[in-house]
Amino acid sequence: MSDQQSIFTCGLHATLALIGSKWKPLILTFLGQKSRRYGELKRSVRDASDKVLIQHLKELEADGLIVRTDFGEVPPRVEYALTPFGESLVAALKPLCSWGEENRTEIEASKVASRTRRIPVNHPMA
Amino acid sequence: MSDQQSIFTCGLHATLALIGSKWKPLILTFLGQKSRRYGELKRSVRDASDKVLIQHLKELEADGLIVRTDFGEVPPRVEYALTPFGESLVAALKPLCSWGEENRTEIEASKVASRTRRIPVNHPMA
DNA sequence: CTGGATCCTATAAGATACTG
DNA sequence: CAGTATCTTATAGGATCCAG
Repeated sequence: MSDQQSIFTCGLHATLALIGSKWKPLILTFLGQKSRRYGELKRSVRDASDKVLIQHLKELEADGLIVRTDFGEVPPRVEYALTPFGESLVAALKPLCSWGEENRTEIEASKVASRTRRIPVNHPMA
Repeated sequence: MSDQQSIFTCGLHATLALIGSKWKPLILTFLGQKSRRYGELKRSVRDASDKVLIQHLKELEADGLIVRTDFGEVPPRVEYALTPFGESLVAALKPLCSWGEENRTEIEASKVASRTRRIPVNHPMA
């Protein structure tokens, strides 16, 4: 009667603590295709500022989902890649990617229709 | 050469447009277990204020993921349930729930360790 | 090229009080 | 019970400028 109570209400809740930031799911998915340099990531995730992108990358690294490799070259060259842990998460993310692909048209229609509102996306804990 | 460009960079991006709000994934998952009345939902999602909870419920309904049934009784009785569309999304959400369950301990440890920071979770578009 | 440091604000979300 | 209406605030995220 001790470890039964978690700070999370369920597994999903826990997962959201790791990927519940605006660009994290996208970053992870992109890295799932292949390791990428900072610049590539920036172009892929487009719309994320340097500050936010780096901030997310650091958190992902701190959470053991990705690894940063600094080649110590000049000019600078850094590469980000998934850890096995991160890969397992990306695998779990796949269904959502597929679901989105399959229903993209529908989703897009309703979202565009309803006056292109921004999008929030906050989440529990972290 | 026209419908090839979407407002979304990928399927995941589109999905996030629907569930990228703090409590939506949780709400959907709870409804995936069974239809629930407002009060039940409120207790399940705990920590979400009435305002936010209702707001999210309305958006989910507008997006065709859930349906609201008002029994027109006194005292009021309203029930929320998943639509088939919503069910398909919940199914795609399952892997993330499982992943979170499996790694809950790890996640919790790192999250608690790093000074229990809040959690953001915004996301692209909507 | 890869970031660090600041400044700024939009807005999601929380708190409270109230109503049919 | 199931919301609505306000008010307020936290903070995630964006923009810019700078630096090794």
